[in-house]
Amino acid sequence: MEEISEKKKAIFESALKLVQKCGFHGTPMSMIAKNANVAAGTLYLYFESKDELLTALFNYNKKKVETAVDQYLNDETSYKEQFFKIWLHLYKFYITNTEVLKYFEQYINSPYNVERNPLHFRGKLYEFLDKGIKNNQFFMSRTEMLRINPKSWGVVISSIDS
Amino acid sequence: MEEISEKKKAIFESALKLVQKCGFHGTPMSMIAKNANVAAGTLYLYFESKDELLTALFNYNKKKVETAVDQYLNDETSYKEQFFKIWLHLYKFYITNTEVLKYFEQYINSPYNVERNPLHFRGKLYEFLDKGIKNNQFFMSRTEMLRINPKSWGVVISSIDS
DNA sequence: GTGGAGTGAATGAACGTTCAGTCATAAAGC
DNA sequence: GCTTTATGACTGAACGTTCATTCACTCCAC
Repeated sequence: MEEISEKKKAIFESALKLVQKCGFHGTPMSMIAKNANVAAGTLYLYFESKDELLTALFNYNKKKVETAVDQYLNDETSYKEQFFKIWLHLYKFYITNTEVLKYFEQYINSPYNVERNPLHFRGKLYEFLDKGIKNNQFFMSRTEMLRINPKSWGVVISSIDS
Repeated sequence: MEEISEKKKAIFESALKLVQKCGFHGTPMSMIAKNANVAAGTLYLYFESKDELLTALFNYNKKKVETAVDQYLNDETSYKEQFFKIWLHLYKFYITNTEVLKYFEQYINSPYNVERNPLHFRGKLYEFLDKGIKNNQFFMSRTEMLRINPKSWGVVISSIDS
């Protein structure tokens, strides 16, 4: 995780809290600024535009999640064990950072999300799931469902276990 | 399903298509009007405000889904059989009406959604799932996951089957 | 001719963005 | 050490645009 200035962090925190509550359209830049104790103009020293701010906030938190999870991806333990560990930590992360998950859901279903991809459609986690699917680790007909929503994983776990 | 005027239907169709593509903020009333071949003012003969239009559109489509599914809820067949049938028809509905599902996802994660409830948290379908949970029809630890997303149901089905 | 449906230009508020100006601190000159 | 000059982060009022909403008007069925 690259280090970011305190001010930028304050802006991120302010935006996360507000957008999660009021939505993208419902949170003017002036409000983000006020809540972060900076002037409106300051936002534009750190970000090119509102769009860029909101996209940066998404990527910032996405990276946070990824680093919280990627450490459990290794070939030293069984696939099943890795799967459980990752799910557990993803679950924990989202439970303790509900505002992050809420922001993700807002962002993903908004026009800001240009890629139009679900949350974990890139990176190591994606590769891990993909490998599992190819190696028949999952017993289900429509494996693409795995990548829909971390919340669904609980169901998958029962499936694997039975 | 109560009958609605052709004009209202045209407005709904226009809004559905545009919002799904451009998002709530990205679709001005003027655009909805133009796309429906009516004047901007006409929208206000049928709806009180933009908010009301978008909420009405949500409820309109929700009712559509519900009537498409509720007919399969009856006590004449086994729980399992009902579950399969409902899932199949929900799935079919969303596959043939992708823009409806996309609109739902946008709406549910927007500040317009005052109830802050997932999609099928009310009505007969909810009661059906609730009954199944209480009667131990599902073998999983976190049954509330059932109500998250119709797409996840495929996973649940494998779970029931195994 | 009256009533009601429909129109679309006009209105005004909200908001993203800009930029001239402030101020604290650092560097340079004496 | 003290004064002057330069720097650039930061500010917030002002600007221009975008849009939801309105309303004076037209059109048409009866």
